Amino acid sequence: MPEPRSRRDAVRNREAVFAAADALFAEGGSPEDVTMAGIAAAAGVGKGTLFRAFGDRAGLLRALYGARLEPLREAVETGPPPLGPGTPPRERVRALLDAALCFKVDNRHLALALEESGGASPYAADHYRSWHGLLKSVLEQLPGWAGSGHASFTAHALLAAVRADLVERLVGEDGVPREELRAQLGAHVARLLDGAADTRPAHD
Amino acid sequence: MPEPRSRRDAVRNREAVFAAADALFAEGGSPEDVTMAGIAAAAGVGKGTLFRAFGDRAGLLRALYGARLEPLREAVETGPPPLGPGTPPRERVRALLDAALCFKVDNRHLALALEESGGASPYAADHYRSWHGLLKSVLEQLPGWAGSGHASFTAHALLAAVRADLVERLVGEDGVPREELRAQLGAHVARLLDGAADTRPAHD
DNA sequence: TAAAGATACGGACCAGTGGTCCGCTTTGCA
DNA sequence: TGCAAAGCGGACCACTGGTCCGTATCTTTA
Repeated sequence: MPEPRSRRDAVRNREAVFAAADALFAEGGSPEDVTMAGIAAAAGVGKGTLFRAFGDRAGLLRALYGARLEPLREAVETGPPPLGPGTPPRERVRALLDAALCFKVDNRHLALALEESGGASPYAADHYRSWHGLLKSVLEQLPGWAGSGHASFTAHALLAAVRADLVERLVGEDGVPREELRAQLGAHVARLLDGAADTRPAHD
Repeated sequence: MPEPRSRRDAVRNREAVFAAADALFAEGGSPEDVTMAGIAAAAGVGKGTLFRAFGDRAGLLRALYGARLEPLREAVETGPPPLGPGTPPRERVRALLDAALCFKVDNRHLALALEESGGASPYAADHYRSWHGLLKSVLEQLPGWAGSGHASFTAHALLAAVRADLVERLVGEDGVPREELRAQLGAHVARLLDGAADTRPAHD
């Protein structure tokens, strides 16, 4: 079944909506100040179009987030070390969390909006499931972790440390510099994985 | 200045509102199904009364949460070990987190509602500040942690591991038993603090 | 190129929320 | 018992996410 190509105006509008929403989120205000009507207006589009294209607010946010996340996802799935598959597990865990942190820092407002969107906890989202699954499986490759039954919870706990609202609090409000935060997280991971307090920040 | 005692009907209503809201949250549904009008109706009270007494939704939630948290707060501040002040730091950190976890499990819906309430991130709330401050100061009593500059971030990361929505996901959706979760958290803390994977659950 | 059928548009509209307001009741004090 | 003042409560408001359907646009076919 050849999936029917979208009409040209449809893709144009979809693009416009993405750009507008992205701009509105990036421009700083609180996530709930970015309203559906506002996005529609900024994109020069009717509200109906928004809802037909994305279903609901959460759908729009997911789509945007997914698009932003795409490069990182690819780097993780089929890229070179330290993010890609061919990396020793200890190093990869650290790289993954560092990447997640950087992403959250750079897309704080969007991530924040997504996490507090629509009732369903962020833990139900596909992207969370996949990050957690990956992190868990990498943790299980560490010596002594394989059958311990702790990998899953540890993965949750590590991801919790880079939650968007915590990041926003630390970076946005407390003014912790990005590199400082990366160093802290790196040390945290190191301490957790092998008890040694290696405080070097993860490399780029 | 003798603070003017509230009128009798005022305190009666305040009490009724507390009880009603508490019941509605406890009875299970999603936090946003518990509406201000609903609480007012359940308490046999007008909406205006709610807003005058608590300011806004967030205020009501904070008040309820505070009341629920009171016994635990007291146990932590002036109680006997392992929660109270006279406890060795390693043990106390574990006890604090265990207590926080249990509290969140028992009051999931209320905690969830509070955390996602009203725009302001949960990290702005007083009770979060105080828990974080305490945890941080206890961490700093551990050998090697005093001037490391890692205590604050570690405290944030540990508290993130007992976030209400994570707890809700694990206990409420994935069906992880309470004791299992406590054991996981205990192991997590132990691993973080001294690298040893001590998997015994914290005692009551 | 013209006409028709399908697809998408978009703004008026709806339901439900948090929050406000003000005439009326209750309370506490003299 | 009288009388301020404090408190009450439901009608009301602003605003949100979400729906609907007549209309404009696009694509295809002759």
